[in-house]
Amino acid sequence: MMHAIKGMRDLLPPETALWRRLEDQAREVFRLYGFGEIRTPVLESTELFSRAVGAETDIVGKEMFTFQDRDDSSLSLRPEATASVVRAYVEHRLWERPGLTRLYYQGPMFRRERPQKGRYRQFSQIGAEVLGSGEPVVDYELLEMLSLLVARCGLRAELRLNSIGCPADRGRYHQALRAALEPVIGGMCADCQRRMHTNPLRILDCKVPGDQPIIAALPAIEEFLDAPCREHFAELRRLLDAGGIAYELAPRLVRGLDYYNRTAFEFVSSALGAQNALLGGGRYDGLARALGAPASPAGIDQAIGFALGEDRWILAMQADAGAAGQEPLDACVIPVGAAMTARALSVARQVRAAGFAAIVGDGARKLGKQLEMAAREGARFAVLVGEQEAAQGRLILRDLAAGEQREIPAVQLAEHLAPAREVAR
RNA sequence: GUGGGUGUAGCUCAGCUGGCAGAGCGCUGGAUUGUGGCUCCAGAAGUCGAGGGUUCAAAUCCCUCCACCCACCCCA
Repeated sequence: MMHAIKGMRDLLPPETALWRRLEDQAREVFRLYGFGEIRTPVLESTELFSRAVGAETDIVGKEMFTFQDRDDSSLSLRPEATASVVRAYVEHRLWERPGLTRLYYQGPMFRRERPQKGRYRQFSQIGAEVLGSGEPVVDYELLEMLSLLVARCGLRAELRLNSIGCPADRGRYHQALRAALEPVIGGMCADCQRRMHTNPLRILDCKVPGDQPIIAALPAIEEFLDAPCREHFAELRRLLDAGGIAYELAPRLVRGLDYYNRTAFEFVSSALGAQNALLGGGRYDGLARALGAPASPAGIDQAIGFALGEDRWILAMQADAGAAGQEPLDACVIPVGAAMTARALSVARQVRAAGFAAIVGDGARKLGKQLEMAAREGARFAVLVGEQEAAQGRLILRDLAAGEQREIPAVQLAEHLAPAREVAR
């Protein structure tokens, strides 16, 4: 049998209704905060990602779907979208448009990892970026917007927040970490011994119980922030407190992409498995410059953004909100006898023209079977199109939940269906 | 890339001290003509993940492979 390839899957009803609910909510929340939509290609030059995300990162180093095009150029399916958004920002000189650049996107991303719960090779992200300002208030509004989205989707999620400083701060922090680890690294797990050389920050993320006492004693990055970074973080925290946005300081929170600096955050959910990050993001000042933006005017390459994993978000919605996603069906139009089929189809057109969702039964089947089907499909009303009533231009409208029915003039059908809408909302 | 778990009907799974392939749900039909949800009856549907081995006999024991899931890693 043909099968979807590893790590890629079909999304089916009723779950797809949940996806649409998330995407509708996200679009609405983004609209409230003045964001516009950007759609970028799924395929980009491999170089874009090695320059933006970092050639040494796992994502670029071993997780991209990369291939040689016929002209020998190297192309990759995008593993994330920030790089593309910033490329577009630079390519179209979006900073020359009035105001800050506020963009959101939605679409599939690709990483060739081993699949597990909440992690697939093709997955969907929704993200947003604010480019053109480094002010803490921008960071604040982004986080406020995200907590609104979390609330609107009925999720229980916790905001974890950190500042990872600027590159110079991290350089000093790296040195201090290495110095502190030198005497004790021999007693740590094999992964940490490897990370010591590849990416010492990741040691902070280690989950091996035996390593925890050592990790707890390591210096925190906070001590190494320079004055501007320190002040930026302090101001953001003041704004969060004033805005009533709850968060937990996460001094060990690091981000896996090279471009992040200063503000780093994620929303985690306990409803997920090991992959518990619903969304992650942070500030990435300087990335636009690295991708070719000019040096002036000042601030054009300052930016912050986030990406949320839709696949994980849906898992959390199913767990937290118990959401099943079933779309309400207003009416099932039932031809009583095959001879009534054409008339039933016409009635269904009339119902749909009035904005109600309707399906049509199979007139070849017995009335009882058709009613059974209508009930199972979750229809609010059954509309019986029978020969006797049809002759007088009338229909039978049956309320399936109440088990009551009455005969009505066919022309009044739409107004009698109105209660169906109230139930749906 | 590494480790563990699981593969039996459309779905969820039982059967695994070798002996005729099962249940629940779902699906189709019926319980007399144009009235559903409950109930009852009947039916369709499986090369038991694939290949090999042991045996009179393998879903069951052994080997190899494959797929999926979970975890590590990494990240959204």
